[in-house]
Amino acid sequence: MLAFSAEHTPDGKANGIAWRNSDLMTRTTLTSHIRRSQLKGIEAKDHVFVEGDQKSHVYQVETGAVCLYTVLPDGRRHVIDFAFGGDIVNLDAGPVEVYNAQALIPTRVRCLPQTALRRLAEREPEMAIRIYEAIAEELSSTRAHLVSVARHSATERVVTFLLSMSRRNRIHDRDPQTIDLPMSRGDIADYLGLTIETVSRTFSKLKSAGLIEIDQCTSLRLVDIAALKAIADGEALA
Amino acid sequence: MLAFSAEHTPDGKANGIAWRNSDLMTRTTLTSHIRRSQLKGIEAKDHVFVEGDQKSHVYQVETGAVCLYTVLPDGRRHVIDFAFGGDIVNLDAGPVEVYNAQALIPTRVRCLPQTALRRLAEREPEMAIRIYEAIAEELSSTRAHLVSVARHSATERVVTFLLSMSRRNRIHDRDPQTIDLPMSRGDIADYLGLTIETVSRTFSKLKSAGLIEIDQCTSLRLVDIAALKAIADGEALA
DNA sequence: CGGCCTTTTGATCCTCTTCAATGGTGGTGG
DNA sequence: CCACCACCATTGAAGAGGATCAAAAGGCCG
Repeated sequence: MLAFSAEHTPDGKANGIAWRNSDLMTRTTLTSHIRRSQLKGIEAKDHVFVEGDQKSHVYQVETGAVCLYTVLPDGRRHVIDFAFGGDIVNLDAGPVEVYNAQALIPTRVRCLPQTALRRLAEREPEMAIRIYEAIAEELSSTRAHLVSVARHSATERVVTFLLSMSRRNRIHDRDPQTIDLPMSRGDIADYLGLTIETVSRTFSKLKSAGLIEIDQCTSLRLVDIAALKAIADGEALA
Repeated sequence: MLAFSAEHTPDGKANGIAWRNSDLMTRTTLTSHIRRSQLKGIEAKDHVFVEGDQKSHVYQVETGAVCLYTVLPDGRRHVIDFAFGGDIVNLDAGPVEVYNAQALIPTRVRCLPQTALRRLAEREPEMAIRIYEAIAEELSSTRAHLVSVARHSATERVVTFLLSMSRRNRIHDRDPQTIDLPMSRGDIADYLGLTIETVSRTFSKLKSAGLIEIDQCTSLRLVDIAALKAIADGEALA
């Protein structure tokens, strides 16, 4: 995925230890630099950038939610990732944007010019390594998602998605059982490689199985996380 | 994917230009450093490393072919990528191996100790940026593969795979029409998220459509690359 | 209250999987 | 040197899961 939490890995374990036997306490972070850069507000449905744009900034989502997607030659859409508060977007190499970034809800992002990031990386090797670690973490979660899409059933994919949202909550000290879904069913479908109907049906199935509760379609509760984890690992309800 | 060509992007275009306005001619390369490191021979079916190993080296395949894969909790296998001559393997962050690397045929790899790479990155910011670019390139091709698996039919996936092998040939100045397949049908299936039978059937279908020729199952010829490209883009034979 | 959009639900179809059998190839040992 | 065996690839038939087509229900805003 293109978004990740700079300070945490998805499972909360330390990452990139091979690089990190230097001073942990005074460790330079990407986030600490980005926090000082310019804040920008984006309306819901507006784009932060679109495919083909000259690449100018690296962004960190402050509040809100962003959907990263590409449109295939035949018109089908694929959602690469969702980015929420704390996630850094657009660390990829290359001179032009290769995907679109659209705010799902009113969103504020920090904008760090790429030239500034480049200077940082050249001056401080530590910083270059941070960037490397960040993108390595992205690669790792993209791979995990690929496995899920390539090998898991519709139910497993949806559950895996819900659990990843839950884990994100835990990392940010929010309730892991209450899941906020600022994206549409279509966005989720395009993220998981399914159709809207299948996503909706799967939610309904999980609901009638008593594993989740749905009040509005933009918010739900995970009732039995242990059971959901079992499903994600392919143990039932395949 | 975890493997990539350090000096070329998949489509042969320059990559990471945003970082690269410094001296192109005297540009340090990862490969130039790795070339000086120790050479190691691996028998067919032997592992270069396995999941859980303490991470020790970064490898560059000299000759041969390597299959990178993980085994899911339920026993299913997923092939992350294949690595061939020139490809660098194991640039990921983290202290332990998170996947397996198995030689498909007799293979020789260069082994650069991670500690050496770390020192390089700390001494030369240029080098850290090279590593960053390399892994960014990996992320990019993993994303492309994800799109293929999530949104493409079996035929489209197989054709996309064949075309990526063809492109690799072109980059290394070999015949783009003659495809060598050192991996088994099962490996291809686990790479594309399909079954052995579907991969085999798809090959047969492409063959009887006159688009490819198969002499042995380890080698085939792309007869009509233009038509195959059309299929990969979802224009026919879906 | 009415219209539009998103979500949900239903019925049918199709692709890929699964199960099963045959065919081919390479390696080994008689 | 050839026969046998094991493994891999191919082909066939049946079945399942998700897509597609179609329609109804729920929100949201005017």
